[in-house]
Amino acid sequence: MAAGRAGACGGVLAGAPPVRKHRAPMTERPRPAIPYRYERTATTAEVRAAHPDLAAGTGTGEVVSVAGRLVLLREQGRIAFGVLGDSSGRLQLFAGAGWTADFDGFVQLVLGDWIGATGEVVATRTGELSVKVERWVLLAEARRSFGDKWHGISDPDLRYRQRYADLWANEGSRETFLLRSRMISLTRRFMEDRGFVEVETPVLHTLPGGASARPFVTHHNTLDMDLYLRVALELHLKRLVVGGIERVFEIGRVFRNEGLSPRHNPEFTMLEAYQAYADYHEMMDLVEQLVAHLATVLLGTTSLTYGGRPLELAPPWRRATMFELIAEHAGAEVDLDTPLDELRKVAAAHDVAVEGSWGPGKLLLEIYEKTTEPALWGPVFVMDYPKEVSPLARDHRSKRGLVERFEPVVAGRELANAFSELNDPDEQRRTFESQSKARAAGDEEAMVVDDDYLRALEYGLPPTGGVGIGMDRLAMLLSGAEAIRDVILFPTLRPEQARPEQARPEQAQPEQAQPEHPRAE
RNA sequence: GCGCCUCUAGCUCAAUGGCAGAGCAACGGACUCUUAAUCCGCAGGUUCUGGGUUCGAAUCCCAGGGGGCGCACCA
Repeated sequence: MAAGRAGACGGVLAGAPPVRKHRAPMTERPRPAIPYRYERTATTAEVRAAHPDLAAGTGTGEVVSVAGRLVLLREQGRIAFGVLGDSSGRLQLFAGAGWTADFDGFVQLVLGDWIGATGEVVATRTGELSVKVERWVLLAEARRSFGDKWHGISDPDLRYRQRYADLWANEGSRETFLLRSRMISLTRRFMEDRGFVEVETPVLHTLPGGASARPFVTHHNTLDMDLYLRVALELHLKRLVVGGIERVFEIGRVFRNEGLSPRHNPEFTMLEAYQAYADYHEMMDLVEQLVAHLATVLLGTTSLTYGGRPLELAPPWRRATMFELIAEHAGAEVDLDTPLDELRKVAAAHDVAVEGSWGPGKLLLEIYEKTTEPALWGPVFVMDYPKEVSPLARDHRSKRGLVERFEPVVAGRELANAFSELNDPDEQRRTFESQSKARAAGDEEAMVVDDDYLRALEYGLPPTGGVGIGMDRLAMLLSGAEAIRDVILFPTLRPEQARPEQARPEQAQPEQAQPEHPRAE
């Protein structure tokens, strides 16, 4: 199957553009040395802010040094107009043979080159704010092209694999990731302002736990034991509540060995938070306040449009039980007292593939997921799940067979999962053992008995509310992204394959090797 | 994993069984106020790979690879 791939090792990646020919080899232009630092005195945005209304054809007497990438270059004989892009924006560079040192070198610059330029801030005759370049220095050559200056880069594969090119060429991409960064930062501040302490717990687990998911397995050589990449943060954080950290949170990467989709990446970022003395009602308050706060600060409004549909994030969000919502959307009044035969009929009527081992709780969850969840837009808190499918949540205080658990559905997707936490070690042992049986019966996502966690519970976990929020999905929501890969800088992809016949440039003939490693020595 | 779609120059895209092209970028040149500057010139290809059908394949068929979407699983 992998025919012809055996010899592929390192070197040229398939599809990678060839390195650009060295410019102007005929001119014998001396290659300027690249400095080790550059003294920038202003960003392009600062220059704009300082001179909002400069009249056409006038100068300011103010000399600045700006730095960034050359975005456009319009040569016009003895003068030239460049456009410099930096992380704050763009600004025109006005160069001329009469006042710009090494003007010939300036017009030989290539789009994408990094340069620093020094000169007076002026407005050209047509009124464009510019730096009238007196001196400039090359800071890095762009040996590869960024592509079409108008269309940018649209090939998704190229955007994900070469994110740096996407970030440079596509402004929307840059904005999305800046928004994500601010979102994470604001989330930290929001939690800290409410007395939550941020911690970091292990990524390598000796037992997988905290969520129903297949883990990645890795191996520690010295200990000669398998370790699991965490599928959740939950069990360690609740241990910390046992230890007296009454409000604790972690924003961390978790790993699930499952399928990829526009909404699933094998590694993703969760916020998990645990609050002693709180129940799941208070966690609902926390979730809706956090999301509304982020929308307000980042977007200036809680009234969003996502995928063309309106979405109002202002609290309070609707709170409804799973059974109420099933009744609304499947037209069937069902609960745990409904006879099993009746539930199977409802399931069959909605094309739910039923397995014989399922109890009523699992049946109800499947019916919900098939009939109701896809129809929800939200935001809505879906409350009170069957205990059968919730091994870490505490029994409902008044409804037998249910637990105090909710999932907020926002823009048609589950955004989080939260409980009044199960804190009875005996009960926890029973649910672990039930999970363990399911696992032995072949359910690879079922949990195992975690004796260390049970020991922690035996020291006493106070009443605690806990929540886990999928931060990637939250970033999608706030940025309007339809695919999780648009909010993850380097999403998981199959490895790019080298072309065997070009795969070993370091061993190849010099005239082939040199363009690939022009500076290798 | 299964199904559907897709892959052509560095980038964005044409060519629907009959000579592989355009714009931008790059390269050479002209131009002293441009705004995706304009103009002239030059170059650029394993049409993802391998087979097959055909007088002739980017195009049709088979297999493989990458990507996208859907299903399944999950958040």
